Amino acid sequence: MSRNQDSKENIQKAAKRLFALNGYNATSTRDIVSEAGVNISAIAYHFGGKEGLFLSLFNDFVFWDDAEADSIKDPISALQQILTRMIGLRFEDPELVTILQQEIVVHSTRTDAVKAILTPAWIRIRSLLEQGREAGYFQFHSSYNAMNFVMAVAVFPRQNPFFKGVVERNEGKEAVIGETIGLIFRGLGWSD
Amino acid sequence: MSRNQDSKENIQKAAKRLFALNGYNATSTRDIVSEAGVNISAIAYHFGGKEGLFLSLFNDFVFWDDAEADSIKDPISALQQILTRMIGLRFEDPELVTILQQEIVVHSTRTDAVKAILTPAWIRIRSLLEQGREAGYFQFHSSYNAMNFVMAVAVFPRQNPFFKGVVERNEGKEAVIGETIGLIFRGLGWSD
Amino acid sequence: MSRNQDSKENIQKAAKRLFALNGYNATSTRDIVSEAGVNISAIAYHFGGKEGLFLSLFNDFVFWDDAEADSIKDPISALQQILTRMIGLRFEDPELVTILQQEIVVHSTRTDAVKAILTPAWIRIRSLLEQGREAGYFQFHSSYNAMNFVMAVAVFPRQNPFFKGVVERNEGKEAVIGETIGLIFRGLGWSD
Amino acid sequence: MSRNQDSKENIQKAAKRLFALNGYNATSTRDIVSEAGVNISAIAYHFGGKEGLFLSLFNDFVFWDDAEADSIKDPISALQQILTRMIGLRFEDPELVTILQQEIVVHSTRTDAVKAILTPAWIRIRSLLEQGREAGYFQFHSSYNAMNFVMAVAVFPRQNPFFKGVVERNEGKEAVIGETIGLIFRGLGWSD
DNA sequence: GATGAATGAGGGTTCATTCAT
DNA sequence: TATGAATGAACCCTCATTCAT
Repeated sequence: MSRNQDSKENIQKAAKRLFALNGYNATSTRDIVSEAGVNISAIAYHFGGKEGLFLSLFNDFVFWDDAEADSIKDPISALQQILTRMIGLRFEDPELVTILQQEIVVHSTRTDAVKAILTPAWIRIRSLLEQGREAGYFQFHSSYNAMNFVMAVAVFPRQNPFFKGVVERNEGKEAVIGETIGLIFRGLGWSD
Repeated sequence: MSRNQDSKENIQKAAKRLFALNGYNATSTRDIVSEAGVNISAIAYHFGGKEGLFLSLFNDFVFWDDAEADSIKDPISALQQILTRMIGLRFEDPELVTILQQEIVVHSTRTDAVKAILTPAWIRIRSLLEQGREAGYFQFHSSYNAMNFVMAVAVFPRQNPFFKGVVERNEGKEAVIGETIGLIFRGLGWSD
Repeated sequence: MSRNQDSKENIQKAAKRLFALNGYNATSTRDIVSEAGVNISAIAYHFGGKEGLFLSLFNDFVFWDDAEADSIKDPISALQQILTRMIGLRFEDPELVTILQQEIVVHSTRTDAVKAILTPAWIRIRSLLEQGREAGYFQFHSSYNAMNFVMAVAVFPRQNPFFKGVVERNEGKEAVIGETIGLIFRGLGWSD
Repeated sequence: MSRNQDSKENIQKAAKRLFALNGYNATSTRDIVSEAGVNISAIAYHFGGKEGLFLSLFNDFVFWDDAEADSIKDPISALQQILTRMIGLRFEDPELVTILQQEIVVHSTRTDAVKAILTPAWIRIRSLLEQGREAGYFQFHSSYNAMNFVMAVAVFPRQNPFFKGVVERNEGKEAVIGETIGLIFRGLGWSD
């Protein structure tokens, strides 16, 4: 039992790292099992196949849970909360965020599954933005623009090796989240 | 007008569309030539291979030209100009922007070539941000955060089919550029 | 006896036959697997690729082992022994000898590997020739000529279909070896 | 006209060099035209194709002409003459000899053409050997062995880069021919 | 006569997956 | 449960050749 669990988790760990680094298509199942130190058939055995392994990475992952968050009625606090969660996620699970990024930017058979995970949070943000505008907290003309603006900042891949030499991170999680949310809120016209 | 020109351009057109839609790896050379209506060997003949074809898409593409832009001394105007160019590009050549996005988010053998195209603009933006802060126009603590903030908004893929049902575009190019730059500048603390 | 052993050996057997008959380049991997009755991927699986398969044909092949032969101190007997081995090889493994022939006559990426197999025996022969001359057994002026003479006779492809109609074999192994060594030794001036 | 002749000859020169070095199959028509400095279509134009180019290398080449040689009645002198021609050829046209070697050692669609060139000389040698034996000049049991012996020495590729480090040539053409024919004749039991 | 763009067959290899053990 | 040999489709690329210019 325990070795079995180890196998599964090792595979997922290797897959997450390699998918994030090289993308789904450029990562072969052999790369994964080689890094995980397990047999080639283990992927089929545990996950049914490569795509099943991919989807399993999101199994116990909840990007946003409306139910537990709906209690907060103030749109400013609610938006603050959801953005804290989204931006914070890149510090807690950066590889998973990178993988989500990849699926957003290319169309694939996995797109719908990823979309189902992300959409509730986005619907919620859009709703909060409009509530905030109606309540006079935010000023923007097009909610399309505002929505893109917020998502862009929230979703942007920070620790991407691509940016080596242009921007390097030198701050802690709380500081980054705090200032980033500040940039967004100021952009939206909110002032405390 | 030789047959050659048609072939080459048809291949590039098909490649650009398919790379943007499905990604580099998920697009086979056979998909491309099938859509372009040419023979499979034409890719090797005209571009040396699949990667050569990819790189050729950027051959006469200048993302940012420092030389012609350095004349503007005011950091606010200069930043406005470069952001206008970057955001406008998604309206003029959305597929190319999507392809750039993909290369940012996954590491590949093509990464360096793409990086060489994008980096000058980013260096320029970082410089302008710091000039703007020193001149008292912008307020931000960490230039790492500010840089990420600006790049995120400037680079975010808007017309992505992924967002169907969440945000739909309903505005013209000028309006989007105008308001987006407004959101960024307000976020940075600038007020006119 | 696993299926694997059969597959691997069938592939090697087919490869040896076809390489000897048509040459390395004119033999496609598909020809080989078709004759071996296995799947095209089996070559990559077992040998890493076509070249790996080629090299595997020499894996447990020792053309000449100095260590076990050095005991013989008499140059005449030693040369007799090594020539017996070399000429006899064409009766025991004629296809392999033909393949070696091919690699000698054309330069390729496999040349070095083949050279490493053959060179020790040649070095040994050269040394024995010179010992024999110093001891007064052999008469020749140029050791370059003598060396070529011996190698030519020892290495010449006998059962080559090319010679059908010119020379046909009608003798047993021992008779051929005996008379051929006799021709060489007489040529070198040795008389018993 | 003259440029045309140059083209043809340049192609043949390049083809001869590359065929001898890398073999027929490993030499692409593009390699040849690139080295010859002519257009890719020139091969089809002048020779009909790659194989036609190959065969053209032997067009004005006579390996052995029975007619002009039959005048010599003494089998010893006649054999001496034909061997002188054969061994001498490697000094006069070593690349062509290497190409012949290659075609002997592998079976191909060009085999028959090459065979037709070489066979007359071999038939002649076999006949001379038997005449020599009947006249009591030569001693050998099997004419198969004797034939192989002579051909091996006559045909063996000397200036082959494969042998670098084992045997290096340091003698002139006449000396090599003289001693090699001596080795052969002594081997056959002849003494002057 | 000479060019080079275009062709299509076939090359070796990689891939995720299957299945007997 | 776990293994790894075996599969066949698909990959990109190279080839000699053809043909309009």
